[in-house]
Amino acid sequence: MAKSLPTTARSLPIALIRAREGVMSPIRDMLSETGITEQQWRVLRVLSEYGAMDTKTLADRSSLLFPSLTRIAATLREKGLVTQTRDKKDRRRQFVEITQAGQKLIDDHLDQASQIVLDFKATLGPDNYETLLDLLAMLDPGAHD
Amino acid sequence: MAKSLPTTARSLPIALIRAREGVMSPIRDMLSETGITEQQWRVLRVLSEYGAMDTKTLADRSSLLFPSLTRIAATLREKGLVTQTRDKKDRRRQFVEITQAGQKLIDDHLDQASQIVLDFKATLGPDNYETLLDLLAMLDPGAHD
DNA sequence: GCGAATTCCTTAACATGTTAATTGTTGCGA
DNA sequence: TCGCAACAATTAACATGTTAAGGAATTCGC
Repeated sequence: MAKSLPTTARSLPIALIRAREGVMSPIRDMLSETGITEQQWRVLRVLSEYGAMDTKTLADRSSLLFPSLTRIAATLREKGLVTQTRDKKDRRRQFVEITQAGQKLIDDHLDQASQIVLDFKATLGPDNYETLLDLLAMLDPGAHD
Repeated sequence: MAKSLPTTARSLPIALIRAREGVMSPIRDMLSETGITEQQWRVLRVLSEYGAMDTKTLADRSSLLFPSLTRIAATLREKGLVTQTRDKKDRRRQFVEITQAGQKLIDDHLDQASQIVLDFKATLGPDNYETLLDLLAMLDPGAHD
């Protein structure tokens, strides 16, 4: 029988929000000079890692909902960081690809981003870091494989 | 020397987003029938737990930025779930208090919300659950005390 | 093949996140 | 007390999150 909620100070959703805020803060600082947002950075990272892909796959790998991705892709296209092309076999589909300018933006900030990640790993300790990722994955409904 | 970013599949920010999505999904389902959002629920929860407080403290405990809280408080006031009063000593400040209707909304869904939390605790196991909260707290810059 | 489901993507509408500028109030020092 | 720094809260502007509805293209059953 459920009796009471945990105090908000020990609430899992709130803890996730605050942890995310703590992690994203230095990353946002880094991105502020690039003129792109955290989500736009994430999309470019996925495209850089996997290469061109259709929008559905991109949305899934970027953890973005379709309506958000539609807007983000349009913004990135206007900035000249990605290109969009229709699939000729199935004209419903669209492929997104990172441009040279987009790849350069990633390359120019790779070291800085890596260092931020390393700092967090050092803060937690390597073992704790891996443990955290494993536990977070257990909460992810899309991590069945 | 930083060499490369982790793959996006093993990225801490993305893992945090996905975990949050997994946790919030059933909570949003529960809230959909109440007509209030996740953030509005969080504000009511804090007010229910601590009682009336000034906006600054409320924003801090709810993990919301001021501009968001301004809008959310206005919405909750229109719904009759909170009241706002000016501090007579310092008229810059404002106090927010939950109403009977707001408290009833919390009470009516307390069991359901508790069960959702218990389910996640069961999924992870009690020890892992506590470990996760501890690790997340280490990433929270505001958790120095 | 024809039309109803399905799929991929976009648009719309509203709430929130984020940063910066603005307003109203208080306190303080020349 | 005057002017200014500091503070609390709001507003503005833009990007994203979320849900629902819409449009275009494809697939499948009959």
